[in-house]
Amino acid sequence: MFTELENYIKSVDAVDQKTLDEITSRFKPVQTVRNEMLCNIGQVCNHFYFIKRGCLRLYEIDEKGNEITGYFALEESIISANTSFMLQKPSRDCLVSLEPSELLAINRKDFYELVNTVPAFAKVYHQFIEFAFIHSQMRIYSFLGMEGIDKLRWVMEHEPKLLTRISSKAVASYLGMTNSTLSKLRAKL
Amino acid sequence: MFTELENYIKSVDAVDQKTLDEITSRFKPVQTVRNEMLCNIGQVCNHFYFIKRGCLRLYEIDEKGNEITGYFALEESIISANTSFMLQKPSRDCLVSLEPSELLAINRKDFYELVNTVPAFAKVYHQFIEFAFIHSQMRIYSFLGMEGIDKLRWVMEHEPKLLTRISSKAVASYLGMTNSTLSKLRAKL
DNA sequence: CAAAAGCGTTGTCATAGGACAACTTTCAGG
DNA sequence: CCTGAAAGTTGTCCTATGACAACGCTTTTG
Repeated sequence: MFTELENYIKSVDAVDQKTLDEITSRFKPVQTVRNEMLCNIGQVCNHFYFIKRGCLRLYEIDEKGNEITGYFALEESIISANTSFMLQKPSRDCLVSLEPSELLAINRKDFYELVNTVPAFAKVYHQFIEFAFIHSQMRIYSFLGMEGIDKLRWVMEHEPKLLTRISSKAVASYLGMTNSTLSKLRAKL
Repeated sequence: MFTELENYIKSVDAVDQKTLDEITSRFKPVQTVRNEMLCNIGQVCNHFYFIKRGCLRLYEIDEKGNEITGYFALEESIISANTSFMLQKPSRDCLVSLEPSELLAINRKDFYELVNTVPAFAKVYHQFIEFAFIHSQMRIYSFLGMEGIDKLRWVMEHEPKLLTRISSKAVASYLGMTNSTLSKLRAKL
């Protein structure tokens, strides 16, 4: 049940089984279908998710109705509608599962209790957010200046899984271009 | 000497004077001139800075030689070449002071000692990085889809200080456009 | 104070990529 | 195994913006 989550935690910090149990006991299994909405725009996000199997996507819809992907998360990682979860404000993002997924969910109260009482879990969260920040900065650096073709090459090099696993439309919204442009660029390669 | 830093810490968490002293005693004053380099590309960044007065800029140079600004920091905030500081790898970023500035610097060893032993300081760091992440995501959402004129309006609304305080050239590199384009857009408003 | 370097503005020109539309392919769900 | 909706492809057209260059203004420095 919790093997993957336990391994994930152990990869961040050395912990004994008692601590692991204390952490995992707060998580509840959740099964999703394709395109299931875990947090909708306007809701306050109250859960953090660990992905055992499947794939989630966080995205926003701008004033023109275009979708912009914040990020994707695949198995062995954690995700939530972070801004809403952290600030406890109505979310501007949607969090959906792109595939039928097996998740482990922890609610916000339990989450912060663990952060404040279990150093290993604090470390997990701390590392998650450091990584998320570094990744965001990397995307800003990579995508603000680059032309489309170079963005595509960049993803092929740095996050190749996205191209095999995720719909072109969603990838295009991650790269900041339309799906027709992405399609033409793919043809060019 | 440490009034501004103490106020900054107190704004995050209630702390007694003893704790404040413990924190501030690790910081050393640093004076910079205009365009002084605090961390160059290729160096491992070993300091975090609190800005008492002045303004710092973190930027990268892409393969075409164009500058891309990661972010700016004004007074009453903290900054470093984060990715390098966190991962202890040679920096891809430059950290420079745009104006003559009064800073307080803490080295990496002291920084992490404080993070690990003084909960209030851990909270300061934690909040910094949450905010930095949220800000980065906001920029991705705002800048990936938008046209130039809307990016300009966005900064005018959300970070107006940048436009009065910082050179057009640097602002353009923050918005992901050339300075001539920014100049033309300004004329259009 | 003079010279030089850098910055901002404005113009012209070329092009990447968005908007839209028509068509084909895929695949989820019955 | 069908079928309809969604996703992907490709074409045309048009506009936003990059590249480059010329010029004037400001700031720095010797």
